Amino acid sequence: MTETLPSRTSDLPAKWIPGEVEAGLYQRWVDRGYFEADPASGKPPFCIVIPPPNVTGSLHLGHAMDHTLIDILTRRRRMQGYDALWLPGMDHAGIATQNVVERQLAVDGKTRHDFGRELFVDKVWDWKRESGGAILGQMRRLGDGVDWTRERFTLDEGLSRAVQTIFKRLFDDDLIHRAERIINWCPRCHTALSDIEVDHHEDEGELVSIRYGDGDDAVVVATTRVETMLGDTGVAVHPDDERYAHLVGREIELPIVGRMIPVVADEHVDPSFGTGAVKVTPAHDPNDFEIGRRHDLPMPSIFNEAAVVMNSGTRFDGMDRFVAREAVREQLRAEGRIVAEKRPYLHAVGHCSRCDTVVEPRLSLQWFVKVTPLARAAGDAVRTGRTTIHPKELEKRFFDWVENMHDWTISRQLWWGHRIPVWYGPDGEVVCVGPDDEPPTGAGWHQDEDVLDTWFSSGLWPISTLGWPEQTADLQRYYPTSVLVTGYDILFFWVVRMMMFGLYAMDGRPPFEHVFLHGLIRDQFGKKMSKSRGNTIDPLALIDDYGADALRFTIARGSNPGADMSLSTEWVAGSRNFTTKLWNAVRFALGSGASPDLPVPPADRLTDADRWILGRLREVREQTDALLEDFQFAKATEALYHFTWDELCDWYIELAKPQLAEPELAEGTRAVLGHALDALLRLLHPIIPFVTEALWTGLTGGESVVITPWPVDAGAPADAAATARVEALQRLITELRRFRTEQGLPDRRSVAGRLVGLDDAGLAGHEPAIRFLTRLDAPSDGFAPTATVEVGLPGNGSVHVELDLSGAIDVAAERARLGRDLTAAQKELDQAEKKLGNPKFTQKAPAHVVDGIRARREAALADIERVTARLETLPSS
RNA sequence: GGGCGCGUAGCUCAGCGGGAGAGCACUCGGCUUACACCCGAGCGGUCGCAGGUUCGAACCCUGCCGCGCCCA
Repeated sequence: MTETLPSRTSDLPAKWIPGEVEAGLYQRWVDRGYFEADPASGKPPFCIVIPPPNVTGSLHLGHAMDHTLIDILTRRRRMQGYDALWLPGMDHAGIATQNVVERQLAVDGKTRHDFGRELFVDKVWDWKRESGGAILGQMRRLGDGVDWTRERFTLDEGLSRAVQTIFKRLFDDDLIHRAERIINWCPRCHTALSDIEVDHHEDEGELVSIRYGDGDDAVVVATTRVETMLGDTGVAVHPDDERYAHLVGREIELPIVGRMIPVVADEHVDPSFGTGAVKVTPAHDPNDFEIGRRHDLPMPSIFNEAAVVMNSGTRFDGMDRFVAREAVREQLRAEGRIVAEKRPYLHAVGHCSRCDTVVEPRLSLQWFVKVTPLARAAGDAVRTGRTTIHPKELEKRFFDWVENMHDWTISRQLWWGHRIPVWYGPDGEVVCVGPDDEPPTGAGWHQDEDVLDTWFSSGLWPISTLGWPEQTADLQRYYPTSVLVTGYDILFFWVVRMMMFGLYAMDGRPPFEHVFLHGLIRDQFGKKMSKSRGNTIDPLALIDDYGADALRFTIARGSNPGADMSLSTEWVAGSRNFTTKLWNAVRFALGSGASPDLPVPPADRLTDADRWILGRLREVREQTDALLEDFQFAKATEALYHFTWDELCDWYIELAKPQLAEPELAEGTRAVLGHALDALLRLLHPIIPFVTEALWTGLTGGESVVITPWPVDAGAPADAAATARVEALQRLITELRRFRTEQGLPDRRSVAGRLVGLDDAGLAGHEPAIRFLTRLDAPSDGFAPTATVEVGLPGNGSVHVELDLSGAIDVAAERARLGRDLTAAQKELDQAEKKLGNPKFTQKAPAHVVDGIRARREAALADIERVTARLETLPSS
């Protein structure tokens, strides 16, 4: 190594310590504006909007997965010459954020009502400024290539204007209306919730069977919510149920309350379930509400907003629902009304997704979006292929969902959020006010007190962040966005709403061309991560310990379409090892004088190893392109991993070492190595941006790999002959190493040997490489071989190697080794002969398959012959 | 109850009609001037079970068992 190294190599430290470098690299990217989109650029646009994280949230592995995959897509498109925009931001998370601030107030024994609406909202903004949005800083740590100049927040002025605009339009189109219905109510948050904000899980409760009425009029009903009987206004049976035919139309007495309630016949009662009779509490159960409507039953509410019994006209008024449940049950028992009881009784119960309180169905006046026509349009967009869902298997779930979607409850009894733009007049007027309208003034006019569901604004995200309702340059250029990336568990939260609103607001143009749904991250045993299980992993801790690249690489490598992935610190450590491997490979290349600036010589002046690695590089590049276009992150990452470690490092670099020592080969080797690493670093950059940036700038002296073109013609067409010779070479070297290992030869001990038959095997020029990689010295004057190894090569050739081990070989070990080879060859032969002996196989199977089996038989026969002969020459032990 | 998906090496997962694979773990040998976050070699599987289709099944079909998710 007499050449002067290029000066730029001096910038490459001996070791890659991500924690010391990543933040600086990221800041440099941002400072230079690499991530800023430019609508005037003349390049084709590519746009992804972030599924907006919650302003109260911090980065968890689910985000890390979203962001890694999005960043891979965007960075690659940017390198491919697109005007790539990844637009960041957050949503205001109505309930969650209000909860955070209310908890702070509660420390001083205060509630939001002590401050009043305006002051309280100011306090929330204060909190947002001081503590909100931690996730934005964490995104920088991950390396997210987002355009910070376009960052948005759902409560920004522009986005709020979008909310008001669409509300007004939907209102005018009769797609938003106000109605008294049963909704999901959180008695702790004191607000309505939509269906998707309710999580159902199994709870221990009780199932109590109660006898209503007496004598011939007696009916037994069962319930898990005994206390609701205080609000019963009927009993329902199926019209065809003869057991109760005599009762229909009559009234029976409701225990405790003493009210007479009718028995009604309703088709929706399942006569085979329980006793076939159900109690009807129209104000506190969605099914009962429907029955009540059909039969015109009274609908008294017996709970206040905290789910405390009220207005029941009984002594239970003032009791919490769970206290009342037991108290009512005990009184029923005392009155001899309880027929049966199951306790504990496991059943699914709805919980508030924000605070886990048991949700109470509640009859109340709320605003709803009539989703049927909007959801149908969303379904059509996918059906007609204007939006493609990946993986395709999830389409069915999407269709099922949009076809069965219930009206969406959008009013929330909160203060933090977009206030509903509806004013009520003194004479019952209802006026919806658009963003440019003046709200009505005067005595008796007041605005609706409620705010909108956060997802009402998140649903507008793909259009509002681009400037809608204004026809901005960004909107015209980047809408529809290219891809939406999110977890399949979130499909219904954002994707459906974004689809509905985008189609509605943008004249039937859906908000994204592709929806890519990835799986969930689980722990190393495939278990879902959860705080209660204690198996969560903080992505920031992983970044601290192993670097952002290692986390990203792990995620990319595990992301198979439609499947969840497992992750543990060991997996991430493995990825860190990969970045280190890459680092060292480039260090070796630089130390050898490799450079992409050196011209790669024409094929006829390249070695087999050169041609082989250039062919493999082209194949891997093509593979990577095809896989990434198809969102197959795991396979693309795996292909690059395998190429880097198992081919480039384990073989090409090793073969390059003897080449570099040959003056006539050295320059070409430096060129090939420089060329291959340059391309490889670019291919890897979207996945592991930090280490590739450091290495690529070190290798090439270029400004930044971020803005460097994607390698489109790196490598060379595969050279089958060169590849075959390299594979034979690998086989020969591996077999010789195996012999050495099994003979117990220490790695560092050189052995003299003679290679016989290299010419016939086409490996004549490879003797230096073989000797270098197997520590085989040239035979000297006193060469006296004591052992022979014969290596069968692909293509049925073989090479003899005579070795001077300076002593007797370990015959037992050699017999064992050959015995294993013989067994394997015999098995191979048996399989092949069995097939070939079957006339149906030779007649029906395609010719190339039959030929393949014949070739395998020949190879096995040759192996057996060779190994047997060798075994016979061994002294008996 | 309805729908979807999964059961392949100790663990996590690829493979989805013609030679059972990877990473990690494990065993043995090595601090060989790119790398011990490494190198070399190796061990490890009636591909959940039972039928069927086929010349041929981990792969296609049917049933069963076990697990997970979504919706009621």
